[in-house]
Amino acid sequence: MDRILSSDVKSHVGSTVHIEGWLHKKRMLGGLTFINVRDRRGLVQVVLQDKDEVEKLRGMQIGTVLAVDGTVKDEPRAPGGAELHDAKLEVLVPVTDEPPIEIDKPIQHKAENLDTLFEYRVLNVRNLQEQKIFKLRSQLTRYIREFLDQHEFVEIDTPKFLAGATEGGAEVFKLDYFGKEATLAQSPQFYKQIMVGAYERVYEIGHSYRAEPSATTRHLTELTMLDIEMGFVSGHDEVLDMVGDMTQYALKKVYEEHGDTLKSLNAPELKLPEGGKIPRFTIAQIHDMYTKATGTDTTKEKDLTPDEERFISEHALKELGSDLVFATEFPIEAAKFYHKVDTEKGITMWADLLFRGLELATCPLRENNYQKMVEQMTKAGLDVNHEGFKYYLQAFKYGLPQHGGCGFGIDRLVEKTIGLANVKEATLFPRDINRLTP
RNA sequence: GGGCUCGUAGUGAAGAGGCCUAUCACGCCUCCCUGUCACGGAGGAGAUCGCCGGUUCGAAUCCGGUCGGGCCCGCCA
Repeated sequence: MDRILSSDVKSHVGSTVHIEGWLHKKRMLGGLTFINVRDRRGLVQVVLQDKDEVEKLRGMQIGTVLAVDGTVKDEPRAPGGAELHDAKLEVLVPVTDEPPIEIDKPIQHKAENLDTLFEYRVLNVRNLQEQKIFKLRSQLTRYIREFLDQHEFVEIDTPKFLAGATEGGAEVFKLDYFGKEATLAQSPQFYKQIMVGAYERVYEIGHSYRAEPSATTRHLTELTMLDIEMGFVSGHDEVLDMVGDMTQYALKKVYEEHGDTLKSLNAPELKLPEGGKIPRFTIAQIHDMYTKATGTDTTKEKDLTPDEERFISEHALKELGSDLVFATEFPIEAAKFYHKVDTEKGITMWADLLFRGLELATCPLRENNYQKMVEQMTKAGLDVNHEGFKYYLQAFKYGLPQHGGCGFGIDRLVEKTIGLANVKEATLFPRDINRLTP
């Protein structure tokens, strides 16, 4: 008999069906035993009355892989409105070791117990609540791809092994590459800019590696970044509008299509700005507002403090009804060599997109003039002939239009969409400063 | 890298000098139970209180060290 899935049981009332899955829960009431069998669609309740069938489950722990043949009966008292009767069990893979954690109840996500969460990740991904997180993650990235495809972006894949240090900023992992020193990419930035020279619009969803010794709720050493780059932009606004539209598209869609799931995970209600225009504040404005509101002077800072990120997000939500807000016009001192700067205004054409209090994306406009790039790199003390730079610079030498894009944290997007407290909770197998397993 | 915190059965928690021969809940084992869905009931097993040293008549509890977590800051997605 062919296997049917849990969600199809209801439509087979009266007939005998064959299901396969994991033993998820047993409830033994003496002459009557209920078991739940889990498959990729969910759970099926099976009722056992035959003592010999119940006896097959003796010593079988949660996780035992079962095949069940039974007659589907309409039953309003059963979850899903139907259940299997007169069941014949076959143990396909017996499990006799008691699992170290319980997987049929919501898994605790308290900060002090996150270590246990990840230590038993292999098992807790079988928990239905836990599974919702990573399904939502898959759906969010699908909607992002959908939007980008609609806007003629080409998905690319770029190498993660690099020759030597490149962008500067975050610390890089160094490793031995057949006797040469290599680094792990901290972002695909150079490659996506190079690819603007081919397709104008490109994106990549891939891993980036940061050797920052950061032990916070928002850092991973291996993170999933969405990197976007688009050429022939009229200016910084066009980049911000595109990133803003994409983010809103993905969020709106996930709330529309999976609102129930989000609700069951206690996700916050989604608040997007009327008319779709994400509010913008300059860094100077935010420093000013924060200093006035709190009495802590941040006006000398070149970046926002984490508390300022929370502050301006709260302001945008309360006053402007938006979960999203752009922090724009970073001071010129914060500029990196590849940023486009406005020397007259003394600003960098760089904005951060904040979502529910957290930096979600960095969205700069790039310097695209070859001579200026060489000047800015030299000024930054970089060797333009280094093999980590020379191929990158070829793209500029042979013509790149004005372009910009973003580096966008997928892990953080999932975290904040669901309302989790730590980016690691949104990551299946997180890598941080003290965790390299599972 | 700096600061602050926390380590007690498999899991989550209580105990804060003697009441501890360490308590509770879930899970596990045995038995009872025909509509459970956090099933219920009776009984049982399971912990050198992270580790090392010290103070004390007496340490899970106080002190020092050490190892392992967590949170915040810096930095960043």
